[in-house]
Amino acid sequence: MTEQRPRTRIQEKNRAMILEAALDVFSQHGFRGATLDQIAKAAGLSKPNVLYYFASKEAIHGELLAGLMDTWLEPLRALDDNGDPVGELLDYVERKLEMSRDMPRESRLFAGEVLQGAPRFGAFVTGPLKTLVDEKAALIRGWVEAGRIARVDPYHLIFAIWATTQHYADFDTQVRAILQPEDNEHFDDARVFLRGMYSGLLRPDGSH
Amino acid sequence: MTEQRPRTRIQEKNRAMILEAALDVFSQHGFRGATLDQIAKAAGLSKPNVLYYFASKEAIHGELLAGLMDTWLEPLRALDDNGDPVGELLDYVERKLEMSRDMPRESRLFAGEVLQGAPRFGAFVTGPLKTLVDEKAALIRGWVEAGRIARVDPYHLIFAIWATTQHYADFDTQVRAILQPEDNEHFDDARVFLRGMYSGLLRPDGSH
DNA sequence: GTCTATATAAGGATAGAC
DNA sequence: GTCTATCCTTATATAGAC
Repeated sequence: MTEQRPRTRIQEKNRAMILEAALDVFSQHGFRGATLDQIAKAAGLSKPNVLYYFASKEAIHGELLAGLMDTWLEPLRALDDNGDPVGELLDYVERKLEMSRDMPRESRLFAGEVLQGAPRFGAFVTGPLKTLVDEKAALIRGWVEAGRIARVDPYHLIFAIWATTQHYADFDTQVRAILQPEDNEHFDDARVFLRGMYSGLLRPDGSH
Repeated sequence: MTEQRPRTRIQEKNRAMILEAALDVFSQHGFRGATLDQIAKAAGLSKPNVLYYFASKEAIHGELLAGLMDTWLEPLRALDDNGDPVGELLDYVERKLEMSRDMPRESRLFAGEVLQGAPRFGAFVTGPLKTLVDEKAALIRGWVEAGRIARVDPYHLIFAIWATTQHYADFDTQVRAILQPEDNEHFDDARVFLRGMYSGLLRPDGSH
């Protein structure tokens, strides 16, 4: 449980600074690889002072994950039954790719957790995430059966979208080593590539 | 440098047991998260005995990575200029998917390294891996220009293939939480899905 | 609220008996 | 070659002064 005791502005500011620093450190080194020294230094505080705001290293990590869950589910949640199916799914791809560009640390934080078997947020994966995926897979299946998109397996489609978009955040080091982009212009190429791939895949039979 | 002094059969057997155990532990917990105690226990040896065979924790990890590099590059290396382009690329997808099914620990070991910025094998990524990717991207570009496959960006195609196939190993926990497969039958569905997606993507214009 | 100093534990590595 | 015992560093967390 997060403490609900009221906090002053300076408290909130310090907590936010610690969480920001912790996102940096945890996403780069993983939970075990991160140290409180690194987090404290990145936050510009002493180690005991960090522990004045959070009960433990585990507590910082947990609060980070908890705070990001909604953000993480939001693009899939936005998939709308009333929109144009192909357009909705292409928008989803685009939104996920933007998140890889704009929130790569968050992506790597989640990726590291899942990679290790989700020891600290298995409940999120088997709970809210699975529930939402099941719901949206049913929606996609409905589009398939109505002939509004091509015949694809909804679950593997969702996995493919996750994989191809998150790849640019999670494997950023590798992508940059190979493409050697200035700034982030490779995200534009990725966008074009993925739009082409998924629009071809999803286009219902005979519509081209 | 690896010692080149000759080793007895029992030495080779113990080294192999340690590496096998270390692959288990490193792939699940990452370099920092893994402990020599865990590796020793999994190998059925005492901790000092493990260090009799390997100079350090780092040495075990390094030898694991080094020993897997060739295996990891092999499928892409097999992409053959003389074969049918679409068939060659679909075979590559299939081979990579099989590796995710049959060597998930190896996939997660590499994924964990890249996720953390490849601190211990950046040289592999910027060296042999990049060289091979550049070479095969040129090959694919040739196929595009000859009109033998559809117009796609070779690099982003390779990234997409990596992402969509390795996802089933690296995010195994998440995939299983959502699909709840008996055994590994979801790999068959993934195979069908990915074959469909990539054959549609790669088919040259007007060939269907 | 913030710091210095420190308690305590975990983990990598070594010494030395067998 | 293999083990027990131990060294020593690192890292989480706490005590207590200010």
